Amino acid sequence: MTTRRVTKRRGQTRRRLLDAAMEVFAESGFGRASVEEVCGRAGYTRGAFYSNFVSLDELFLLMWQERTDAFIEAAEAAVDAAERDPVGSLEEGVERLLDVAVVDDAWFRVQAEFTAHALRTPGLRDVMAARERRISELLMRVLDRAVEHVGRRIPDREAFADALVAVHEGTAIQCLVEPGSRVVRGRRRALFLAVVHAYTEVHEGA
Amino acid sequence: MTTRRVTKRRGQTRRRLLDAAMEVFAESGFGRASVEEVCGRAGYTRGAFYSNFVSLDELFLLMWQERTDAFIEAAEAAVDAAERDPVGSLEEGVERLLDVAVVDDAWFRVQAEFTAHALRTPGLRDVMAARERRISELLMRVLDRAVEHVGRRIPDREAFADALVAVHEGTAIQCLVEPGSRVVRGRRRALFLAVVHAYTEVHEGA
DNA sequence: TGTACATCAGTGAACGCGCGTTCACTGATGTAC
DNA sequence: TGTACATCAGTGAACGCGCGTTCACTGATGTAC
Repeated sequence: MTTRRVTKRRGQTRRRLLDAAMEVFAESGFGRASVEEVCGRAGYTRGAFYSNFVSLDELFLLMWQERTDAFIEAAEAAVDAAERDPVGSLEEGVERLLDVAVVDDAWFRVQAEFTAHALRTPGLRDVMAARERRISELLMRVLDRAVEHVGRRIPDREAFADALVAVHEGTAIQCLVEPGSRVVRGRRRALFLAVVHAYTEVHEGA
Repeated sequence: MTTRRVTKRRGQTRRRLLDAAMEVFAESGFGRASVEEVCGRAGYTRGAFYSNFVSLDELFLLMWQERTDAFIEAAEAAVDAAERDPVGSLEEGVERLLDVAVVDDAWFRVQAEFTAHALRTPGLRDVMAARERRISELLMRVLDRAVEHVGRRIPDREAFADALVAVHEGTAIQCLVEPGSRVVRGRRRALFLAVVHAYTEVHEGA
């Protein structure tokens, strides 16, 4: 077996196609997106696409994976930062959580469609579940220590992590349906805080 | 202006096309659905579609509206039923809420796509916002009375209603990503209960 | 209740476009000397 | 550092299919007498 030579150009092409795809998916939706449009946007002919990917489905999954990985890395960086600078109160902890879990319009739409797509494609459902698990684990790791600093503890870490993810996703929709509404964003914050209170308790002997 | 005659047959045709569309959207996704497939499924030729609707977009919106209305009507019926048979505890109240806000796989997928679609289509965003408001109002109406029976009151009804909607949507995803998981469904219930506790307080002098 | 007529509702063929997919070809890139 | 060669990577034309959209036509439905 001979190993294939791969040029620098190839990496650029893939990069541009992936970025263009993100734009197109966000604007037209995954289902309505065409190979043609993605290539046009990226400045290539359709042949370039088929030289790099086998289908739009594959590209969609790769793009999603990439963005998901980037998000989790950013979150991990935030965790490390928090390590050096512990939170002083639950309120502050929630504030930091909100800074990481930013509600991005375009990405939310793509996510929503990917979720729908994944739920009807057996293999992809597991991919999604794996992502949920990674986020859950990341949260559990950080929450314990963050909460300890303010003299509380978490009886059920997994339940807490799941609850935070659910609250994030549920309130994100509301923020996007009524964009720019301070009230809605304030409620998002309040719900996070309520959940943090509900899933933690005062640490005896701390 | 002469009023157009409308036959009974027409109603049936629209009904079948709308139902078939729901199936097709759930299976293939809105973006991937074609007029051809919807008509085939319903047992008509494509001409029948254009005789009844101007575009798939219009059909999608109509279908969504119809289902949304049906859901709200069912919820209102549940409210009336609760009126005659008040809840005995918060736990029971949550149980009833869960019975109404059932997590339906196919419908969830369609919803997710409609949301994504609506978020990028200015006119539709308002349609969605209006729906959220109707659900919110419905909730506020019932919650007050339900909670009063168990000796509690709601300081901020709107915030409470919004929180419940968010929790419903956020946990629904989790239930679908890990279908059949008792643990996940249990956590959904627990989160609802936690939120009910957090957003209500003991009614002084009740 | 039956019949004749007007209008409605869906049929099915036809047209054409957009686009997915392929592939021989050419210019770009990397390697070896 | 330069050159020759091999292989890679993207081009652009070609093919054909699926399907959106239209429309003349026919059978279904409702109405009036």
